[in-house]
Amino acid sequence: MSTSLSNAPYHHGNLRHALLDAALLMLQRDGEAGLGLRDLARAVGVSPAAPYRHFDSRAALLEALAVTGFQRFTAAMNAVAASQPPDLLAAMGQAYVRFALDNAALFRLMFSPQLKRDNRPGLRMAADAAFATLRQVRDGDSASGRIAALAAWAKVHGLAVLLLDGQIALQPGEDIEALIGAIIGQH
Amino acid sequence: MSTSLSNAPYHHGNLRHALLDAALLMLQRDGEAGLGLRDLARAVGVSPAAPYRHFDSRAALLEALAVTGFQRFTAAMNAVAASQPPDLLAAMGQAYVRFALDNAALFRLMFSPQLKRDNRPGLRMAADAAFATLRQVRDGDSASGRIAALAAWAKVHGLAVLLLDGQIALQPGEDIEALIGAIIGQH
DNA sequence: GAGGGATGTTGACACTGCTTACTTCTCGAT
DNA sequence: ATCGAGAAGTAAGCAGTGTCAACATCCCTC
Repeated sequence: MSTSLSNAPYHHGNLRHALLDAALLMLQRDGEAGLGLRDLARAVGVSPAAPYRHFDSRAALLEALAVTGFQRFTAAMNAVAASQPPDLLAAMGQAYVRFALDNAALFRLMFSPQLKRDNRPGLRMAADAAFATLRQVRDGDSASGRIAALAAWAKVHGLAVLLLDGQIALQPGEDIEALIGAIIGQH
Repeated sequence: MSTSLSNAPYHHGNLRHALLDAALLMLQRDGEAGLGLRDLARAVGVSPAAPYRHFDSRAALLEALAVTGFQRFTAAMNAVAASQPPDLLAAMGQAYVRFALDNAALFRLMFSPQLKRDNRPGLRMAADAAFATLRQVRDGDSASGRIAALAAWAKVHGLAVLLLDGQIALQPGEDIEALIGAIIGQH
């Protein structure tokens, strides 16, 4: 009966993973500011200091969370590129905005100025990797092409942010997907 | 000699204004997370609880700060509109991005998801007022015109955010003003 | 000049991230 | 099989925070 009396083993098994999962849920519910390590530990069922075995600090945990976000983002973008759609730039734009809307809290965390402040190399690397595909499409051709691609990127990113902030109001009966498509299609 | 021994009077005079000024400085230096009420009170030279006579909470102070930001933003946009430039949309876009770059920390605070979370009516009103001019230019004409204007807004806002985050790297010898102009001019 | 309301102070509470010293468990070398 | 190194988790506590209630002080009006 050494391991029993409570059915939770002494060692959690995969605490790091469990922490990140719970942190994502908590992030979606309460935002970045509401993500406390104590609450997190409580949610997973371990002591307040246990997370420090896996993350040096709260910032490190947030960074790890953002890194997983960038990895998912990279996967989504690569999937689009691999499917070789007729209009690559438009399709990637659609996927870009959709990712932002589907993973609102995570997307905001990925671009959080807080994390950028203490610039952790891991985040920077993940972000660079995520944008590698975009940059490839972007910088491929002439100088005027670079400007056009930068403009397209800015438009897509701005659209995502404004939609996320509820700054763009839908007209009655308007479909958001159609709106996104129309704006991205607009040259 | 009742008020002396320390040359600081009991009443500060205009504490609310002084707090907002100091908060702006602190915001620019340390970011939103580094803006503590205690530090702020210390910087102005009052007790830790004194700010509560003027702001119900830390969030209320941040809101007030963001509101002043929207007011300055409104003034900047109106100034552009009043000058009746040849290409109104392009000129407002330039002013939009320039404001963001000149007031980086404040701009970020204005669009901070933290503040939007507990949606304070004052912020919402200030933001609506700020975008009134934009919406006027935007929604003026036909439906297709609305799409075009939304696309322009998204592009300008995205450009501002990406530049603020250092996501758009300048090529060697490239002038940032020229780049902004080129991207905004791109249709 | 004596209230009275606004303004600022003091002290304390609950909470946070974080650290240190300690216990408990796992696992590979012997 | 055992036993010791080190990983995993615990408990206690530090400094710092936002916030509040009670008290002190000033200014302004009647």
